[in-house]
Amino acid sequence: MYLRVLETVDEDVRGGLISSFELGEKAGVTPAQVRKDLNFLGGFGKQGVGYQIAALRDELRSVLNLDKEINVAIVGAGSLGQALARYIIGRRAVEKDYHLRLAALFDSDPAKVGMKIGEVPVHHVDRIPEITRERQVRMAIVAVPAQAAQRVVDACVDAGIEAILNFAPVKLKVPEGVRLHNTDLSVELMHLAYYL
Amino acid sequence: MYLRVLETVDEDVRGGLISSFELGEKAGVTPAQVRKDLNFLGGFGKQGVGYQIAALRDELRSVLNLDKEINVAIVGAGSLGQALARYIIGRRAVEKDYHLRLAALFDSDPAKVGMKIGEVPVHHVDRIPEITRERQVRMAIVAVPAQAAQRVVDACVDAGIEAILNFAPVKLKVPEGVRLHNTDLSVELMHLAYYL
DNA sequence: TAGATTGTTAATCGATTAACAATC
DNA sequence: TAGATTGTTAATCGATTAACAATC
Repeated sequence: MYLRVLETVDEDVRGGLISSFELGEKAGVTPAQVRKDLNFLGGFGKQGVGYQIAALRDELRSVLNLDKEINVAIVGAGSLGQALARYIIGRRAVEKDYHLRLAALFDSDPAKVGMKIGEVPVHHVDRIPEITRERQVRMAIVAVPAQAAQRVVDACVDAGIEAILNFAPVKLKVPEGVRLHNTDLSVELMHLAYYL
Repeated sequence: MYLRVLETVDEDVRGGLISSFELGEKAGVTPAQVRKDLNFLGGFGKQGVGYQIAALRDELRSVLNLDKEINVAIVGAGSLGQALARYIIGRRAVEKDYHLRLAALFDSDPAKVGMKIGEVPVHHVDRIPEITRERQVRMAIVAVPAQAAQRVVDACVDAGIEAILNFAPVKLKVPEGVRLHNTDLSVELMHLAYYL
């Protein structure tokens, strides 16, 4: 969120500086939180002065690895998988330094194998090991039905993938050392309905 | 998460009962947490016995309002909006008691207005007030570009919508009494890249 | 009655906030 | 030097966990 603020803020107007107060207000957190967070990430900021916008922005980009190009695969070429694919491809077309590169798509449905989203072909899931290795894919996005998700994730892990973003509505098991994040659309929708 | 466990667990095998230990294990939380949560929601559960699966399931469904049918609109018929539309329509086709009903889609692009996703037509965003009122839409999903999001949300709020799920990467303002949830895909992707 | 498991209180832990000394 | 704002410690707050009495 800090990075997003730093990217949208007008540098010139404030001599290239921003205080924890202003940054906090724009990011929706307290100034104390801002200082604690930024100090934890490294000693940017100068007492009595504030934080240099440009320098801090670059620091955060680097901390978040946004300055490295990362090859990502999407498993599941249903409507969600396709939407995610278009998102990444589209974003990369607009921002030339967007850090994600969609290297491959996978699906188990023979009708989908051979299709292309943009320039990126859909392969059969059986080829996950082969193609992710070949294309040096480090990150996978899982957008398959719940009952297929664990199998897919196991294949990804075996193929050496280090980070997984899971959209399937199941708790998945991954070995130590592999990062797993979950975003569960159906839970979000339920959560919202709770307040009606 | 508890509800999801209760929906997938085999009732017959355990005499229709489940303990906080088992429920916690399957949901990925401690037994103490389970008991605290379920007790907060209402005094289900019997000492020395456990929780009745079927009864607890129905209770949770009712607490989460999953037993009420809710009309939802999606604003933004780009690839994400379409994917979400297909998700809701598809889920409703499979589970006849799925609680969400996609009542309308909106977009500002004249090329998209008039399109249909399944049976559901895409209207121009200017018609949000008119159509959401007419179709008794209580919930909106926002899947438009960041710069359009606040305007769209304002229109939804004015039209009396009570809950909004926002996919645009911006902090939005809504008046007291309107529920706003955010799921930010680009933040998820950044977060994951952080660990590489 | 004995065993099990909840409901609930007390203890622990971690995260957030407030405060202030350090220093630019 | 005076004013500003950070870095950092101490105080507060809330959430999680452990423990146990209540009770089925």
